[in-house]
Amino acid sequence: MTSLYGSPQAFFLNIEANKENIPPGTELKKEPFVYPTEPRSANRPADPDHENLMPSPAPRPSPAMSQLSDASFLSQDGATVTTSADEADDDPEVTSRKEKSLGLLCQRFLIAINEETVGSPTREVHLETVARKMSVEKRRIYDIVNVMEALDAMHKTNKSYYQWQGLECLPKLMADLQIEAMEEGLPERVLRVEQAMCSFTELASPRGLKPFKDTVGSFVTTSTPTTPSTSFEPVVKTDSEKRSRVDSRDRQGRNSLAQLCRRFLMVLLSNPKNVRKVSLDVASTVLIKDPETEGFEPPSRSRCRRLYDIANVLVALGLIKKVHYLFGTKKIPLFVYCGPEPDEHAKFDVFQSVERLLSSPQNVPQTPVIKAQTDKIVQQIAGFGKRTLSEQNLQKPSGNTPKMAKIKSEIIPSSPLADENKLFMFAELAAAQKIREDAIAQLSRTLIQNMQNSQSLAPAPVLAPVPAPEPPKVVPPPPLPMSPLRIHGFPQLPKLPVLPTARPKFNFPDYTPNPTNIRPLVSQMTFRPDMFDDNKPKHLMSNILGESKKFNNQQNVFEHTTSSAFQVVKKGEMGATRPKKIFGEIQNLQ
DNA sequence: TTCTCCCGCCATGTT
DNA sequence: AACATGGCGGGAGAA
Repeated sequence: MTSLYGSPQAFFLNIEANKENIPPGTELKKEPFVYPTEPRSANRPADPDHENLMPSPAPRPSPAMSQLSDASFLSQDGATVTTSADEADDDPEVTSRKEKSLGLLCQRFLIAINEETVGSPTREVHLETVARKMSVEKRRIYDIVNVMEALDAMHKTNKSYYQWQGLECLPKLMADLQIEAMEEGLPERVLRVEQAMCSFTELASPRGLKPFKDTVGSFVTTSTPTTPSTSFEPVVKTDSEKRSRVDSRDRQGRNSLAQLCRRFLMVLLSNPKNVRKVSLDVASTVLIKDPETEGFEPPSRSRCRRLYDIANVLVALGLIKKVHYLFGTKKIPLFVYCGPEPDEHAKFDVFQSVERLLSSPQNVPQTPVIKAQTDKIVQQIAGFGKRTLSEQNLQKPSGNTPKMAKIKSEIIPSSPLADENKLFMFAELAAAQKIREDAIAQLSRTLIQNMQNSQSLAPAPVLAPVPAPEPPKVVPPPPLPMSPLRIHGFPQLPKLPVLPTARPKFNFPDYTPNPTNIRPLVSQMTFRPDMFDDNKPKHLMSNILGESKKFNNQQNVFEHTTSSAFQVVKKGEMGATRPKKIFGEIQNLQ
């Protein structure tokens, strides 16, 4: 083949899409990718504008016509797989945006990468080849590559060349990120943001405007101490890197997609198993804003766009799940971690994860085209997954590699959503978490300190799998009410018993929410200052809805009351009847 | 109307 | 200078 572009297959290239990034004469260091002889769907007439694979013409008159939401891609053996048969009855005029989604692209990216690296000892891939193979512009690939880099799945080796390392070691990365989160005091920060989130009348005070006077937010923010240990800057090797000049395009900083992705996972991993959930508001505030200087109000949605990109890729990999938390009439987006359990030695099979994701009835795509695509993806990765797994075992027969049976049992994460329909309350969870995590964080600091001090004496690996120790005989703490907001002038409430679990490493005890003690998060409520009187007992956050409690200073007990210091703000008129919905219900509304 | 997020411009880094 | 990378936000589709 003298010239790929001069070949009869050149029509396969989306010239418009690649004209900027794939100039004629691009030198391929690897074997040039040979396109299949007939990529076009057999029963689809040639379209001179969208020559390849376009299942349905894009309705948008995009001049660049860069995105080919092709429903056809290459199978494992290089043969073209089209979905045209499945979509023959689909209206070709209708192209859903979801058909071009980053998530779907990500899954196809996995397939393309797998095909590219199979049999390649270096596992090196050429981005342009992959982009062409997927018939998407290279720019779109970068978004996925960035996330993959953040997951240590690939790294750059040369211009346009990346080495695919796979996601087998994802559990270890998660363990590392969890440690990093602990060291950074991220759980504390998440907690503080969650607390503050409860303080703004989001609905009553539109974004960009000042919050209402009677929100508790100001109390919380002004009373929140700033400690060096919780400074917002990531601890990740910023020292060694030159402080980039005053540049809004903070390429290596916290706004980069890769950094944001890792930190997003860190936020999720800041929670104990089974409660690794975070709302979009909380995540974006923790990740995008500096709570120490920018306050706790969620950033504008425009600043959250990267988070959407990351989430879409992570969802596509089956690492997180997006659900909605229903509060009144408002749906709060909630990201739930459902990736592999952090573990230094476990292995992860991303194909199985994706396959499992796509096989789930609740994830059945909405349009026939998407369904056809995902069916093909499932079909393909079913083979890849098995092959990949067996290849992993063949290629990495090290002593550390767990046996096959063990891998299989570990790679399928158990769904943390078994009780996703139960009521729960962020704030109360956070309060419970905080107590646990304070203890754990303290413990981890001590452990790390000890390990650093006696590194030479202790050859044992840092996070060797620890057999679940007999839990110490500790009376479990009672259901925890939310910590009261810290309001200037109010004395601290007596501390609730701290969970003194000396659990090694970061094996969080499972937390099973008790529906009877749990209330939903309220991100839209007003504070009733009149209820906060020095002479009156203080209220708890659990007063927000339903059962009310307040703490009686004199008797050091919680008392039931009917008055609440907080009032839910409804959209529209205050006092209007809200449709009967269950507060705090988690819905998979997508 | 608000939420999502595709899309491509263009700044900056690299060759 | 040309190309590679990726931050960023406009604006359109979806809810």
